Amino acid sequence: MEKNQRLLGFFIKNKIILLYGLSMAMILFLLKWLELRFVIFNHALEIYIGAIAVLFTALGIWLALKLTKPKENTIIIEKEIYLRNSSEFILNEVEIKKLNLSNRELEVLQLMAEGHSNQEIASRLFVSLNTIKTHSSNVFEKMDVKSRTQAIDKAKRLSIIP
Amino acid sequence: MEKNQRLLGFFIKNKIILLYGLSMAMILFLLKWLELRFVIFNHALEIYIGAIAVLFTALGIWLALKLTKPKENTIIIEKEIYLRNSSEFILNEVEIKKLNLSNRELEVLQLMAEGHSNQEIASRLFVSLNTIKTHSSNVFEKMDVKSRTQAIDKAKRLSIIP
DNA sequence: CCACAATTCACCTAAAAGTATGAGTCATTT
DNA sequence: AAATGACTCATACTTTTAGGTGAATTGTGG
Repeated sequence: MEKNQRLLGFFIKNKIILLYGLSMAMILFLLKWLELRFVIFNHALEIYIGAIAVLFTALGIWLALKLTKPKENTIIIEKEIYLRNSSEFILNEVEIKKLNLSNRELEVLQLMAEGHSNQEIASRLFVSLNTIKTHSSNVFEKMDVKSRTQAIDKAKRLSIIP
Repeated sequence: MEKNQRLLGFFIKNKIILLYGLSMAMILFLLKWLELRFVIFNHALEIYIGAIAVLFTALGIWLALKLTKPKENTIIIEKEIYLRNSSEFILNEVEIKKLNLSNRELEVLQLMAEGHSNQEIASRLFVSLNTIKTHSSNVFEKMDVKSRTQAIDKAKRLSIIP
């Protein structure tokens, strides 16, 4: 059982070599037969030789292509991706809860911190200027500050904004 | 002159084919000679055929190896590079020169970009509020903008400020 | 249903920003 | 010595923004 398997493995592994030997033997046999059959045409030997040459050249090419591992020229291109260092900031949700800031108020606070005016914030959020003023006022009250600059300062210290 | 060059080019281009033909002719000649020389040893024909086979197989292998192009595998590795905020800004001095901003004006612009009011800037630079107003007006004129927010926006886009 | 929070907006005042003009000082260049 | 540019400050005025107050609307949970 084990011996058979090993034999089978040998056949599979050396398939090409066996095929090669087999074809060689066959061609020699064919030649011999031709030689015996057409013994009269002695001058035809060159043709046989030529045929042999062509055949075995083809075989050689086929062998080479089969056996040679394709050369792999591996070109490694390192593509650099530059990323903003966003991993540095962790939003302090505890402080936000403490301050009891609503989503909208937080949003306004963030945009304020980015240096936008109330008018710009209003435009960006598609609401009126007055709405933003109300929100900012509420933010100031909840944060216990008196101006946007103080609010931004405090928010940064509390890690509410980057 | 031109003809010679063309002929030379032909030889170079078909070098392999010519070599192949030449070696084939040589081997046939060798075989013929051997046939005539050792005409007695008729049974030696198989050996010649074998030699031919081996030779042309080798030739085929050589040909195949010469002719096949090596496969190229291109592997693109995306390398992520995290940048610290401090190292990612390069001051665009060319643009500053273009805008013809003075040192003081640039200083005011930078403080404006940090979200400071004119009064704050004045206090920080130990000058009067009016001076800052003059500077900022000059900045706006030189930058061809109408407000501090536009100036900050433009300055950031031009890499004058981080 | 009512209370409550969230969101929205208007009106008003005060503060800040921005414009225009003129002018003084100082250092550098011509 | 004169011209120039950078920096400073002042006055007067207009525009914009910020901030406070009151109120309407909507959705959610007790």
